[in-house]
Parts: sequence; C-alpha cells; structure tokens
Amino acid sequence: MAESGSIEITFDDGGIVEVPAGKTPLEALEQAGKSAGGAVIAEVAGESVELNRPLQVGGSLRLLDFSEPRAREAYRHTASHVMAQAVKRLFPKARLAIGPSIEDGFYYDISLERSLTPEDLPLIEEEMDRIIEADLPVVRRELPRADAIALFRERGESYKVELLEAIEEDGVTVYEQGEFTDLCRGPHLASTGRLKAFKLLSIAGAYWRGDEKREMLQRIYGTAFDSAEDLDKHLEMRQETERRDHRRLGAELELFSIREEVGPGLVIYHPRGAVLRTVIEDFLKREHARRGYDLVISPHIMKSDVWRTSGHMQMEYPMYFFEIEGQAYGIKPMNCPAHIYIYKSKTRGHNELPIRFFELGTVYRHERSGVLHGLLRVRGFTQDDAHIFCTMEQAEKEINDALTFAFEAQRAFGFTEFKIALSTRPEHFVGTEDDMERATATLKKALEDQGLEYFVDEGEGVFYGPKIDVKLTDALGRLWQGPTIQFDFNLPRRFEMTYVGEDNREHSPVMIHRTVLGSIERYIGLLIEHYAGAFPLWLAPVQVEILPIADRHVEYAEEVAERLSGNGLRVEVNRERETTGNKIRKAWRMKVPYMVIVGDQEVEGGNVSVRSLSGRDERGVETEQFIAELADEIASRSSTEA
RNA sequence: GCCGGCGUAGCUCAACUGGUAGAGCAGCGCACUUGUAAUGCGCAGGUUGGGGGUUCAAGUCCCUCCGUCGGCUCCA
Repeated sequence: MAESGSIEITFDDGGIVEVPAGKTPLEALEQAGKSAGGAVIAEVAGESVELNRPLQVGGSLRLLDFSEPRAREAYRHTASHVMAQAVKRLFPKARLAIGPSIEDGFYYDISLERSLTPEDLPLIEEEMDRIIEADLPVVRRELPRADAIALFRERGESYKVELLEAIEEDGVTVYEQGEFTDLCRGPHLASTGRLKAFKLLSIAGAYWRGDEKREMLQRIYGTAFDSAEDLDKHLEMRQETERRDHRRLGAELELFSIREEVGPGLVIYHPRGAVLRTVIEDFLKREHARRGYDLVISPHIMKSDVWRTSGHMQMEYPMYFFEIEGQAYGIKPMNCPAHIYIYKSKTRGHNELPIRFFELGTVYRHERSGVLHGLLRVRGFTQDDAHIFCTMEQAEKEINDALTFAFEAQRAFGFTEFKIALSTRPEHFVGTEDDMERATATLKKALEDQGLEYFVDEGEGVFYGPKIDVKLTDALGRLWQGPTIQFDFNLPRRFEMTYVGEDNREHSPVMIHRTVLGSIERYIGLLIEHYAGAFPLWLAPVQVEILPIADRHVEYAEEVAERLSGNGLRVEVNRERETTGNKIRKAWRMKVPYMVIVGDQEVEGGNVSVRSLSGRDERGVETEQFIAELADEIASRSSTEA
C-alpha cells in the first residue's frame, strides 16, 4: 500500500513504482526508467488519460500507441484541435461548433463569415505546421460548468455555450494549447509537437447538430497518422478508391450512363451493362424459383387509392403522382401493394401458407437532388423484392431460409464478410407489443440457430416491425448495405389481409419483406467497385475476345467464336486492322477476362493462344480444352451449392 | 432541399490579369497485313451546360436556371 499523498503505478511487465499524487504518467515512466516510446495516450486504472495528466489515483498503467483505436481517436482529436486553432488564428471571428475524430480522420464544424475555398486549406495547413512546430503543451483543466459557460461566452463561442448548457454535470473539462481553449472530454496528445503527419482533405457544409432547420456550418475534413508513410498509404488508398469508382468505370467499360438529357438519377444500361444485369437477374429468378418463390409482375403505376390504403400518401413518401382521365395515379415506390392484391385475389386457407411472391420490381422515388450518387443512389431502381405471407409459427423457418438464401447468394457474388444488425422495436410502432416481441424473438432465434454473429440496434427497427440488416464488406474493407429481412404488421392490417385457419375462422397473416441484393442498380455499382471492373467470368459482359493477327485469320477467328458462343460463351471478334499489341491493349482496358489470339500457327494447328487478365499466357491450347476450362470456371463461380 | 466546388469536342485536359477556342485519346479516310499492353499520315468534330446582363469585346465578370462533385440530411 502506498503511503498517503502518493500513488502506486503498476506497469504491464509487473513493475511497480510509487510516485507522489499529481505526477503524470510520463513522470512515473521516467521514475521507473521506462520510455513512453510511440505511446499516444495511457490507460490508468481503466481510464484513458493523456501522458501529461497529473494522476490522483494509482493503478495499472498501459501505454496505448497509434494502433489502438482509442489512441488513434485521441491523436486525431488533437489534430482537429490544432486545425481549429489555426482557423481561429486566420479567422479570429470564427466560432467553433464540434470537432470529433471519425473513422479515418477528423473534422471540425466552424461558423465563418466567408466561405472557405479549397485554396484556403494549404493556408490552414501552414498555420497548423507552425502550431506543431511550436510544440505547445496540451493542458487539461477541470472547471465548474458555470465558469466554462462564462469563459466561452466571453470569447463569443456561442456554440460552445449551447453545448455546455445541454451538459448535465457540474464539472467539465477544457483543453488548452497556447492561446487556444476548447471544451473537450479528451484525452489528447501531451503536446502539439507530437503530431507527425496530417492532411486537410475537403470542405463541406453541415448543419449545426445535424438539423436541417438550423444554420449551416462549414466542415473541414482532415486525417492524421503517426507517420508520413502511413499517411501516404492512406492517401494512396483514397486514390485507389477513386480508380475503382463505379461512375468512372461504368463509363469506361460501357456499362451504363446517366445523362442530364434523360434525367438525374435515371440509369440507361448500355449493351454490356444490360448483359451484366441480365446475368444477375437470371441468377435471381432461378434461385428464387428453386426455393419455392413464385415469380410475379406488377405495373409501374397504380391508382393513388392504393397508396392511400398503404399509407404512403399520408406519410408523404417521396412519390411521383399524375393524372389519367381525371383519375389520380402514382408511380410505385414499392412493390408490396401489388403482391398483397395478388394474395387477396382469392380466399386463402392455412394449407396454402406460406406464400412467397418474388418480383424484380422497378420502383421510382423522388430522391432529393443532393443525395443522388451514380448507381448507389438513384430515382429509379429495380429491387429483388419478395414478400412472404405465413403464420407466426411458420415465420421462424421462413426467416431461417431467407437468411440462408441471402448468404448463399452473396457468396456467389464473391462476398464473404458480413456484419449483421438486428433492429428492434422503436418507440412508436403499429400492431401489438406481443407481436413485436414475438417477431423480434423469431429473428434473434434464426440468427442464433445459424450461429451468426450480430449486434442489436435497440429501437432502430421500422415502425411496422423489427428487421435484420446485413452489411457486406468489399475488397477495400468498406461496408455496404446488403440483404434485409423485415416483419410488417402494418400492411396486412391496412389491406385487411386474411386466411382461413384450421378453426375455420379468419386470421391475419404475418408479412415478411425481404431482399437478397437490395437494389440491382446499387448492387451493380458495388460489384464494379469490389472487382474494380474485372468481373469474375460468369458475370463478365464479354467473356472472350478473339484477336486475329491479320485479315486472313478473321475467318478462323469467326469459326472459333462460333464454337465458343455455341457453348454459351459471350464472345467478340476484333476485326480492326490494328497491331496485335494494340488489340490486346484495348481488350485489356475493357477488362475482358480472356483474350484468344489466332494467327497462322493456330489456323494450322486448329488450336488457340490464350491470354487472360489473371496472367495466363499460353499458346497452342486445344479449343475443346479451352471451352471445357471456361465452363468449369463459370460453373464454379455461379454455384450457390458447393 | 441546404452549404461549397466544378461544367470547354464522345473522353481527359489547355487557353496570362476580358481581346474573339487548342492538344492527346476515341471517331472517320488512306497506306500498312501485322505474333502478345499504343503503325504512320490526313480529315472531321465545340452557339465553351441553358437563359439573361455588364462591356467596343465574355470560355473568362455579374444574375438566374440545370447538371455534377464533396458533405449535411435521408434511404434500396
């Protein structure tokens, strides 16, 4: 036991040191003859603290370096303070709002008299360099809330005052570095000089507290790393993301276009994109049929009464409405009502359940102009939409099967890493609490039966029912919205759906919405970025391009092409009078998986020379052999069984 | 919808502080008949996103609308 007035610090290696209370982790380390190394912050008795914070209580001390998420946050949070300080120096009238660290970086929301432009960023960076150069100590100070309010009010920092007024505790902390003071919980780096590498990335608008009714602030995004190499690596990664951008590749690979003349958010599929989409849709139709879904088709427009019944009009869903011969119509934003009308086309008995309707349904939604983004956010898109109508008792098996289906399909497209969220009943909901709880329990049980890891998003379900959301991880480690499975206790009621039970009485069926890919448009965008445009063979719009060496080889090239396409392969012959090198280059740029080169040797030998995107380069391959190999490759990637 | 950037030929980009639009690639034509990531020469292609204004003169300055990009917000 330490004597009063001193505290005991235990290190990772078991070493113990006793220091007077009020000493800092750095001082304790020094006394123990240890170095802080690359530590960003420390953890003492379970609490994250800066290396220069005077300690009042002892405990085990652990150093956290940049590889630890908490340390990374602190590091970037300090970077955000340095940026704010620089902005305040350049624009003394600037008022600061909030400036947290985020995944991969940080930002600060600031209110300024004039708008920042990209040219301002280097100036701010220079000022930040000066602050880092000066190596200002970052000092933590505790003070009563009222004093903090007075302090920030005096400095005209009205946003900080507003934040403080919302804080319940009496005591708050501020961090100071040089002339700069910010309200902050910390922890931080011990001094500004410890920032090694940072970069300001962009400027954007952001509403104060994310509320569009409040004022618009200017947000500066940046990132920081503890070495220049890591920063460079991160910036390269951003460039790689840009290279993979589906909007760019979509145009280069001639997959689709979105044109001002046609309308924002409306996708035009070019031949190659249409092939890709057809392959995906055929796959979906086959898989749904195999799993007991009935394919249905519904019109793109339906009378407004339908949307009144469904509730979409009342909740002011962003739809398109118009009139035909005095009748109000709306373009469908969802496929559910049509499926419900199919259900209601005759009296349903319990022996018929479960009923599963599947549709590749194209829907239109009036998205606000600012949110449109390539294929990922559009105004017209096609969902692989299905609705399952069953009894509560059957729901468990249905959910299980739907989950299995979703994961098998995702694996077929090359995704193997998932993050699953179970969203539970929100505060306001329709239906009975009992139904809601049973549905949630059913979802939970299905996830657990399948041994799937998931996290619970408490209260994040939709008002009409709980749901499972699956997020996919792509080749760059980014997360994308994937399959969803949701209960719906709202629509069966609104549309007065029933079935006749064993007891010969009418009951209300359970309705489950579920998608496997979500939106086909978005999914194609995801596939493009995931594969950087180099699709697996089964998805590639053109699978083989045949390159004759000279004109006299075209005839043979076409014979080969015919044999390949006769075996179901998608083939093109390049008849241009170009050098072979240039033909290869063009095929390469279009990311065609296989190039087949034919010249005198091949004509004579009756074979082909094969070159592939994946690096294969082989001459004199027997055509039959080649066809068989491609057939195997296609089968292996498209199979959901294996 | 809101804040800010951007909009020049099919694509990528030039054109000093306002002085009357230019290149590469792609396309077309001619020559070349080619063996593994760009053959050569030539031609054509733009009401500088639309509209309005300032000016002797506007791609360049101002207003407005549209689109687009980065965000906010929202969602498939």
